[in-house]
Amino acid sequence: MQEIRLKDVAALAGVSTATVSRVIHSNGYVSAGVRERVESAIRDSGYRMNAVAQELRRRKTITLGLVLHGALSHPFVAEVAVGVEQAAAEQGFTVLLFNSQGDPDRERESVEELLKRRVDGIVFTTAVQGKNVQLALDAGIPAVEIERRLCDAAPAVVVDNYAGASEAMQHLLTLGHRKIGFIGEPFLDDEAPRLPALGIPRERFEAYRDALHAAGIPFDESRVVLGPYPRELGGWGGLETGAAYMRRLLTQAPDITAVFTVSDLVAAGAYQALYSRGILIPRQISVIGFDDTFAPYLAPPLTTVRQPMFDMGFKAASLAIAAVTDAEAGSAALDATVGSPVSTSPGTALEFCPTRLVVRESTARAPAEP
Amino acid sequence: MQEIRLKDVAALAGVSTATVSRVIHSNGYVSAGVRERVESAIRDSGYRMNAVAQELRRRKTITLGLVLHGALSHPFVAEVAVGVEQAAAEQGFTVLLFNSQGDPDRERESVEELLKRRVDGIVFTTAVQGKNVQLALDAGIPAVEIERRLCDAAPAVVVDNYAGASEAMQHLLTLGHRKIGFIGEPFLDDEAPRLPALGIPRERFEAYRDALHAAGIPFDESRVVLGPYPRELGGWGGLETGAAYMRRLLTQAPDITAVFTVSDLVAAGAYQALYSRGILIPRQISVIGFDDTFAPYLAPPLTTVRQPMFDMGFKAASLAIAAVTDAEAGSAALDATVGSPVSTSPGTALEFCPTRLVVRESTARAPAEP
DNA sequence: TTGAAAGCGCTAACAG
DNA sequence: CTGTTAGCGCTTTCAA
Repeated sequence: MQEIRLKDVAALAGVSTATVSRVIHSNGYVSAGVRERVESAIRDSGYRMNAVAQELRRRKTITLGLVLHGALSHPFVAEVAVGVEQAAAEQGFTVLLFNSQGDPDRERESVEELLKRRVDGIVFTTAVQGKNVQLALDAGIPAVEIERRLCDAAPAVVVDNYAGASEAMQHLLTLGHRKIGFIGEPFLDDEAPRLPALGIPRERFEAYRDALHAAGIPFDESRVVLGPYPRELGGWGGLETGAAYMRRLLTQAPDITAVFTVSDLVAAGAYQALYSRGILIPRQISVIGFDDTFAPYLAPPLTTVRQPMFDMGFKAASLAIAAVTDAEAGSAALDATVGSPVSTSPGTALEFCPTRLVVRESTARAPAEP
Repeated sequence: MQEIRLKDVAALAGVSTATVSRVIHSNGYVSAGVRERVESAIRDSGYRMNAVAQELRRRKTITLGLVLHGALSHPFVAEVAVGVEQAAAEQGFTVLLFNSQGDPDRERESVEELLKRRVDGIVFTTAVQGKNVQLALDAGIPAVEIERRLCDAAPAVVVDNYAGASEAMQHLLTLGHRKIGFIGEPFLDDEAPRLPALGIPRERFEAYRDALHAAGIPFDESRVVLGPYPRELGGWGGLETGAAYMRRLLTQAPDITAVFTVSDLVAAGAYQALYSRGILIPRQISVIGFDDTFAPYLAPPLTTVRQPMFDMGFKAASLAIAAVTDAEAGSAALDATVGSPVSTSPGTALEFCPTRLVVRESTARAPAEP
């Protein structure tokens, strides 16, 4: 099982390797006759280029690294990954997948490995530690973060959580709800090693508080539940929390007519609590979520604030690819015309993707006061 | 931004590249003093091995290709992918991700690209066409299929759908249900280009039919709905189908006390139909699913037959890795002792992973006859 | 115990 | 238009 090399093809066609290379990349002059011969030699021999050799020689791999924080099984991450893969594929890039499991050490090792493999760029679908992102940057590899920014020096593709949550509240308010509950996640420090970290829950909560205030509704602490996850049975954390917190809300604020949950997952938990109590959605209580991951699969289908996960992945990968492409063009230009206008650095841009309210069947007009 | 090569480290330590290579791989004799010097030279220079060059020289990449059939956003596929990545990582392999989008052409291109990149093995999370799997095999690369086998020459990691579905039926029967509905997917041809193909729905249906028969319950066609998906609004197909088929079942067989749905996704759709009719689960009707993907997130949590998705991915990757490892050991052994006992070929094994009934809250004793 | 040297398979000047 | 040639950065005999 001997590998067929370019040289073999050349011999078979009776030309030099340079010529074969030329016809493969259709670059440089090759007479029609020779091209013909080479092409059939390629076909006859079943030649398959050795990309490893090519990468070594060209000093680029046309590969993107994708570092996930572990929960590829979470629809959000998965959908982002699909977007990354799609963008990469469209530009001829392939994707090398790593999973940090939310562990900073594994994340560092992933980056190290990616750097050894000389990938052209790295996308973090929710980085765990900013310094690992910096590690890539220091090696001269463009890195892009998704969902939250941990490293100021890298561009990030995010969503305006405050705006999205505001829209959710607006929807509830417009439907006449005044007694609105909130089920949130804990606010963790940004560089904390565990998943929910984000600081994002806080933004969503603030939108809740501010929307109430703007509507002239006094803030009532008993209508809000947020705190640490109870240690749960598998899963990503959030489901059991949602159920438990919903139950608590039902006890401490039984008069609420709507709940805003911090994520679809938490909403799913809330649904379970409501279902077992025989409380009807949306007749007795309206529920609104965030993410649009589980939302379509719940009964009734959940009204939620959609994050454009695919687009976020797509955009992030595109940014990374653009960075390498620009860098090449840049150094080329540098060779050509010294003193050309300095290009603007889009390096540290914060790209906001728009959220969108998706109204389904879990929200309805507030019941009339009894 | 010049890359630091092995040669640079060697110069810095005042030794040859061979020696540096030796200390890096701790192989061959190196005096303690020299090792010391080299190690600090490596540290001081911030040397990072160029894996591409290494791969070219060693003629192996320590990389696995993972070809998905498109729906990475489907929890089943995602979970399998996590298993693959985990197994790979544990053995020092990395994973190159491709997405065929269920398109045979893209699948072929993915395999071609993977072969060019000289991956050591390929895992198909649900191959689309057997001949694409064969393509890898022909190139001498071990390939493993997951979920269904399209290529006889490759090992596959699957589940006994008939047994799993039988267990589900047994559960329902034990709970006293006699009037049991079935919501299925269409039976498509194996080499059909579209997703649900599988032939798997058929096995699950047959288990349903046979279980009824074994229990002495006459088969009633009106309690069964299966057929082509209505063309739907995004998603993977199954949700809307589940809802529509459940409604149909409610009309044509209003006396059923339980339904077996062919997947959790279809069950989710069924839940929606039931919810909007105000029919209580499991008080009025029991529902059981298959997969254990969405099951935990539904209200009430769905009783289902779990497929060990992570394990399937893990096992498949392990098989692929074992195949390359064996091949190496094999040829080494061949060099050493000609005429050694011929190793058994596990190449075409069909690995069955066990399903498991997970009882949650969607199934209960059949209501007493009125 | 260490070094010199010959490539792995491909590309890209530079000649012709 | 085509061929020659010098490597890309690393590993690995073979000698010393």
